[in-house]
Amino acid sequence: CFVIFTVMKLTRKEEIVIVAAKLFKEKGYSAVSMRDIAQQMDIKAASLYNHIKGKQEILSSLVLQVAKEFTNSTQTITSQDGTALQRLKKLIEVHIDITVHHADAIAALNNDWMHLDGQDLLDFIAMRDQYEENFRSIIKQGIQTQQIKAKEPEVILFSILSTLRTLYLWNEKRGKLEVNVLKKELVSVLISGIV
Amino acid sequence: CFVIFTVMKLTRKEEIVIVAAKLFKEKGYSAVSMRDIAQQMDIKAASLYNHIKGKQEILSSLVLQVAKEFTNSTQTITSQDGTALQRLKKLIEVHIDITVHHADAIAALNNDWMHLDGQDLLDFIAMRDQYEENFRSIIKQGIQTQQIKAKEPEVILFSILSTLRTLYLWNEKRGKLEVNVLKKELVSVLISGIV
DNA sequence: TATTGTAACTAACAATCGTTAGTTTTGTAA
DNA sequence: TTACAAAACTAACGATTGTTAGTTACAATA
Repeated sequence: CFVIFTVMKLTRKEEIVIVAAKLFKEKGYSAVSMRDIAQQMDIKAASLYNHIKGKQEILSSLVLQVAKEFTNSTQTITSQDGTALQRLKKLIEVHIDITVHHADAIAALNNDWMHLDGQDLLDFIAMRDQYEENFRSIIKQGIQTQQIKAKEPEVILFSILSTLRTLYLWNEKRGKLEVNVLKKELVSVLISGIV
Repeated sequence: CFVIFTVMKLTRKEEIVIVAAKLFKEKGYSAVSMRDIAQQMDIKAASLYNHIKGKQEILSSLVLQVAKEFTNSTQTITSQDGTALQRLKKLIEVHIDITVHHADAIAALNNDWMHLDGQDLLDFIAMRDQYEENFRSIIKQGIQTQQIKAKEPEVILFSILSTLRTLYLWNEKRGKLEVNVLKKELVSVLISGIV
């Protein structure tokens, strides 16, 4: 697996979105003002509007982009071959990958999606529902083939999803724990339990 | 175990805090105005100040009360006898109990604690750290006595805590799943895994 | 009936919010 | 050097924010 490091020239808009994401993560969308974002970029608030339409556009760029990434990944995995357990493992690993690379955006996705408006909100909810449904179908398949203990599927779904969704918070404290170790450990804990 | 139902006359302040909690859960502390809270109570915003000092007091009442409950519970369990697994089970069950009874307040505790200020913020962080430390010590004990697989303790801690902390969100959808069934299932999933 | 405490009200305050208009600076290409 | 576009600026807008001051309505008590 090769990783190619390219020094991408970010557009000014992309810079704004990145800076805003970090602030949103700390205090939430509503508590961050355009002047806060501007100050963090060493410009005045009005200057932001040369690059973006408004505060809402920052949020929707942030949230919808990573939401698409999640939905696409699960969609791919769901449509691929493999046992339920293999796919569940893959699902967890992909989730960790995305989280590690977009920790700040995921904070907004988790906590500030309700401040989206109009079509953006509808799109987000549709993607979130589809994501969950894909997850659910894999678990149900696992129960049917008896790879997974016949527990309440909703409890299993909730338990795994909660852990994955909160991973962004914990990722900072991850510290020296390498990504591949994290994957292995988390897959083990979530699937095999701790006893 | 007897439960005595008493019809408590709520003070006006308590009513305000309850109403506010519900709104905070929907949109977050910063996005809810005093006028929003007042409207939900069919009074004017200024009238709220006959009963509370300010918006901050609503938040700190809400958060600190339930934070104390959590910290006290874990403190009690930690200081009691029992194997690590027995105590871990108890910990999960207590967490579910508190969540079911204070779902709205827990939303604020999870998402809006950073908007506390001054001593309230320091108190909260101290309680949260102590809570986590109690949890951690039980897991470490379990690993030492080999009741728990010798995985990264932080991964185990994170996984269980994430699930419990997000339970408030999922509790609504719990629907017909009775509390005792939920406890049993969740203890099983978190401890024994799903395979 | 007079008094008192509770809890509502109206009106307004200064501060901050997201945003717009119009202007100036800056860097690049002709 | 001139021309142009990108990106910054100043100044201000109306709306909303949390909050305060002063007043009124009402119920229970003395």
